[in-house]
Amino acid sequence: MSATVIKYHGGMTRWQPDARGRLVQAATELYLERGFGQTTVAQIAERAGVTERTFFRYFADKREMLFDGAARLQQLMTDAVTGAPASATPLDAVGVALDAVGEVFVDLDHSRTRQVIIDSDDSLQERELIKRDRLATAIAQALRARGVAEPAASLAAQTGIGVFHVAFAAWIAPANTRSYADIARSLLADLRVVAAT
Amino acid sequence: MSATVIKYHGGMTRWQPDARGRLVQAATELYLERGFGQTTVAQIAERAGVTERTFFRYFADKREMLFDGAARLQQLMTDAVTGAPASATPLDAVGVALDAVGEVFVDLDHSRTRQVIIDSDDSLQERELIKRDRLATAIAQALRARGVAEPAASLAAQTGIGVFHVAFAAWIAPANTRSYADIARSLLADLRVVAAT
DNA sequence: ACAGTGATGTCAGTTACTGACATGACAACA
DNA sequence: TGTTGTCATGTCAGTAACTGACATCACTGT
Repeated sequence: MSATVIKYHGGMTRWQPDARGRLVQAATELYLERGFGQTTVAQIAERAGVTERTFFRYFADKREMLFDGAARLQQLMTDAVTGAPASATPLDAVGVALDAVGEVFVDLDHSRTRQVIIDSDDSLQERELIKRDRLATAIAQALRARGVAEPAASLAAQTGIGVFHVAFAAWIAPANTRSYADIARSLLADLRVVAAT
Repeated sequence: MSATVIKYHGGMTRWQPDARGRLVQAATELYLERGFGQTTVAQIAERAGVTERTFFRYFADKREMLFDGAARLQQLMTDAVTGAPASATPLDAVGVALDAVGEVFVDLDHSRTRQVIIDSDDSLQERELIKRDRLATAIAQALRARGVAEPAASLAAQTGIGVFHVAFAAWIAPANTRSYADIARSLLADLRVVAAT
């Protein structure tokens, strides 16, 4: 019901540190134990030793917690597009962006766990999709800044994000043993073939 | 507060007909007047002359009401993919599907109004995106049924939906005078060019 | 007449989320 | 050493989306 009561003695701080980290930890556990939909914010907060109100100070809503890394991903990709060689075609530049995020996708277990949770709930999929969409918009913007005209910029960005998604899914697939970067590169090649026919 | 009280006389029915239609009408008006986020379901229900509970019997949630046509769209597109000539490449088949939905996009004003509402609210954009995603999944499925292997099926479907989205956006753009079918066809051609480089 | 059906109403409850204000350990500074 | 401010958190009251259970009553068929 109420947050953990902490007794202070000399040198003790009023609250345990890293409330945010504890919330993420508690939420992940509960989502796996009982499912996202069956987990209330009150339960998460209780397990983390804070109040519900504190949860909403760290996360805009119950779903947002699972999309912490989105901003960094977007930064990496747009930087890559911007930094691609001037000679690169739009799709080449997108390919560079696809490569650039390889460093983020290293912890396969973590990515799988997270995806299991997301795939189990429609509202989480909605949130994931809007993140992807904003990403595509940002990439289109970066392409335009390189001088790519519309609709080529939007098409290349949309297409690139599509490839990104398929690549990520293939990477976390149960049987897979290839690296993300490997898969992404080969899928982009596949796409060129598909589009050429 | 409570629904319109109806006095019954000879031959009078207990409730006005077409509660669903009245709800759609009332909601659209209110969304335009005060914005989606500032409109409560209670207000919609009151204007439509029913109770809140009735609203939720017709629509799974407040957002779903704006996506009535999604099922029909999906049916049209998957049927088109399935019915495309056996000789058609995956992207050709998707092109047929893009054409097939032309009949749905005729009332430009209606589409614009609807899009204005959706664009004004993040949660509505989320819902729109998941509809698009389910559409892409269904098309990939239809392609697989034609014998298209993965990842070509997913790539063609994703790509096709990307083109669909860009085409739709171009069609409802303020300055546009071209037809949806026209735009969609030319964008698909653009895509082939972009992907070929 | 009578029983069954279907669309609606009523009501009570849960849960996500928000705004306003209180608290108290700590740090900075006088 | 005392004062003052800041910051993370707690407390509390409220709104609004949604759900389940049950009641109502015109209509329909027998």
